[in-house]
Amino acid sequence: MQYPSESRIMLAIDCCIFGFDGENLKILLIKRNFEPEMGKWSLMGGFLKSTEDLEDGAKRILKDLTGLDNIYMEQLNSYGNINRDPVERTVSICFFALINIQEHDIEEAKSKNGYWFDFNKKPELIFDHDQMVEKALSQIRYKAALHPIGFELLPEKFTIPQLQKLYEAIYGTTLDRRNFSRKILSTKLLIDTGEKNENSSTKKAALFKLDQAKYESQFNAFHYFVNL
Amino acid sequence: MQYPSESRIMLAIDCCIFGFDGENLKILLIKRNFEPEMGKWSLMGGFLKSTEDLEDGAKRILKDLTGLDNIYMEQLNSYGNINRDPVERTVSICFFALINIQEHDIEEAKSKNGYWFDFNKKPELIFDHDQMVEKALSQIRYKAALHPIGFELLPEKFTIPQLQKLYEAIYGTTLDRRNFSRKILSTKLLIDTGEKNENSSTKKAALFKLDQAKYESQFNAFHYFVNL
DNA sequence: TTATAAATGTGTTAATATTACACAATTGTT
DNA sequence: AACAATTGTGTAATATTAACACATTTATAA
Repeated sequence: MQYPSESRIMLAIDCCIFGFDGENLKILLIKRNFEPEMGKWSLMGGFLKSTEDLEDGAKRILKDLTGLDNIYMEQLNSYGNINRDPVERTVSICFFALINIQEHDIEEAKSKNGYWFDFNKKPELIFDHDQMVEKALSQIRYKAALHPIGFELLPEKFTIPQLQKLYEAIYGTTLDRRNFSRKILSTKLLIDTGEKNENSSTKKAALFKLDQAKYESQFNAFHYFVNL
Repeated sequence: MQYPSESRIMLAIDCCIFGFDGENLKILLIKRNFEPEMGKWSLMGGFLKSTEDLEDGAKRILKDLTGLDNIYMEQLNSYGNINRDPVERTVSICFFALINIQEHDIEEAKSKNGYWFDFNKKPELIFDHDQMVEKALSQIRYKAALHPIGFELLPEKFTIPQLQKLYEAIYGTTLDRRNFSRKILSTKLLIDTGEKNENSSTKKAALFKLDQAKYESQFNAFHYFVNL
């Protein structure tokens, strides 16, 4: 038994991949070496296979294009305007992913014309990918204000000033150092490793790591890291 | 030109439709009169046509099944587990809609076996529709705490106690009358119509309406109607 | 070796928001 | 006219946020 064939449609998966280099929010883009829109920049993407679940498809595409797995990933939204893809009617399900640049090489992505852009200096993208990126940023802003997703963008051990710079990059603003520190520590999600950040030419900041158990059990609690 | 045909897939649209009867949160379900799963309850749904955008498809399906248009509607999430539909691999894009029960008849839906259930007394649904409903409720809770979407479930003119009952139904909790009133009024989103709610056997509450202009301009601002 | 600049860590106070509660007013019913 | 139910508004205690100051650490330059 099958449904009437009125509506079988190409299903794409696109993925907004974010990183953080310590100063700026970064986004991983790929220069297309195939038609249509060859030579232009786009998000990482591919087609969903008929044998895989959505999340598996998204993971496969991320793995194929960047070599990475075990990455924070979340479904964002679907895009299906009739003419969004000039080749053929295609609906795209967009995901966003957060990766820790310092500890993950993306050789694989680079070999495929992948490149990290400063978020604020990214080129214009194909199709409706700019719309996807805008939505992804707004979702990250929304979520990072209330839930501890920011840590996904940092190395395993990080300092509070590094965390603050990340939040400042996400929200394009500056935060008060003292109030930020107090707020973050009050969540009790951080464990002081006792180590210091040696890459500093002034006072070396304390290195913290996530309390993994608390992180997982409280992920859906509300922390108000930043007031919206 | 076309893409290789590896992945053309049936695309369904399902819609969680919420209402409020003054006491309980309601959800509109439909008893299937076709296979598969004939006789069981499901969300309102249909297949996306190749000639329509996603949002247009969702609106069309809502209109076809309930006779309603101009309804608050938002894309929720997509579901694509391989075996979610026993007939054939189908990906469903789920929307949720909020409708004002008192002022909108759903004759059309009733004629198609549609029925309003108390949210807390709904039957088990087909496929992964229970998962969709759970996600929809959590999205409504999330959003209604921060943005003025609750008003979509109320008649044009409503009292503050009515609004409070709605919030209490959404969150399954009770709120302090005095604090709630103060918080709502502090948003300046409500205009006192000068009229009173005549359907009351005690003190008649003041009827308010939304300040439409402020509502639209501040929709994406944060109001913290309820603390999460 | 000492002074300096840059960055980190912590404390304090004022302003604001939230919570918890009490009393007066309205209206149909007894 | 008394009563019960519900609405409208005020106020004090508590908690949170925002604004700001000073002491400490460390590489570098004097």
